[in-house]
Amino acid sequence: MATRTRGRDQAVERVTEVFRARGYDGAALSDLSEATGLGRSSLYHYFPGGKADMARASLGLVSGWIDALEAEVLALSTPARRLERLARGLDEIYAGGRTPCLIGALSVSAAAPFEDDLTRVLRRSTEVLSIILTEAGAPPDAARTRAEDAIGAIQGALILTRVLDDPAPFERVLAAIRTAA
Amino acid sequence: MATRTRGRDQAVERVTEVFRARGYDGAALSDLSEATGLGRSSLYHYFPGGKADMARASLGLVSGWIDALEAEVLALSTPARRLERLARGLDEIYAGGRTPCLIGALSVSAAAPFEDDLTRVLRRSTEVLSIILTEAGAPPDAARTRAEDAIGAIQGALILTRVLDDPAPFERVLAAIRTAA
DNA sequence: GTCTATAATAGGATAGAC
DNA sequence: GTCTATCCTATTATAGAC
Repeated sequence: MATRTRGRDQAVERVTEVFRARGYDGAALSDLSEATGLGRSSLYHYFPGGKADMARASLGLVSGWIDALEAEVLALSTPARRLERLARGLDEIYAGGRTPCLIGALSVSAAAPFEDDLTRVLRRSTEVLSIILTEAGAPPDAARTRAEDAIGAIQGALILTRVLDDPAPFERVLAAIRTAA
Repeated sequence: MATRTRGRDQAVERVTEVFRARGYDGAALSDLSEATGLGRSSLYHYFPGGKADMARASLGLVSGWIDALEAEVLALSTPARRLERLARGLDEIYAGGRTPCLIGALSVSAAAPFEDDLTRVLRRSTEVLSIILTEAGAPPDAARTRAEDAIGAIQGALILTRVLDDPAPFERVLAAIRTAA
């Protein structure tokens, strides 16, 4: 993550979309090439380690989203505003439940040379949510498990919403977060 | 699903394990061949439609597990016994959270020629759980959403437990089911 | 950085003998 | 039902010119 050309950043965004929609094994290099508009050579120029590097870069991008959302939420003053901002941020990230989560998508994989990064991003997600819940008034000793449960609820709701083609499960989770004070 | 040799049933069991662990795109024919001890020809003898047929057969097997668990649960007399049996059945199916769910694994896929079966099994799961929760005393109009939320909680907890390598999230969901009266 | 070309392998699937 | 052999395509990845 040293060099950061605008070209690479855009490529990471597109690549992330593909991984979210198709998973790691389901994302062929031809898909990634088409989604980015880059030929194989350019792809390997940006990501010398190939697909595994692309997955790691995607996880880095998502990790940045999490940090950004944390900052935006904690910049607000009241628990109600913070939880509302959190729910809205999640709604945007997951497009109303229609777009899968990168973590969930990458967790289903045969090889997974990016496993450490995956674990790190999920752990960071629970930490961030734990902080937000604590700031919103949750008892500190329960905040961690409540954060994990909330992340789990989101992951599960995304599966239900996707497979059942029904936004309701995801919307219920967001509603629960809004009233989690 | 007309002919049912013991050989085929065993093959379906092994194939299901592979799909649960690696997903659809991550399950190569060589994996499926190795797991079953069957050569490619035998695999295509049992599953003329290839991998897609194997996935459909796996969904059929899991659908049978759900029906069996429903019958066992409803055969008991008190809500407490039923919920306890349900939790224990889920604990067995998911091996304490260490074994992924077929539905979740197959929901991450590029193509998915088995999508209708996948939707059907998930819908059936929520119906069965809805019936159990209703029988356990849940208000009928809320049983459906509570069943969906519980299925979602299981799916999400399985992801957390797997990626974090920590059984706690899954165990908390089972504990919540035991006290869901 | 991007192109064309190509390597090298693994993928799913089939044919025909037994 | 199972075996060996094989086909064809898609796959990831690399080389070298521009």
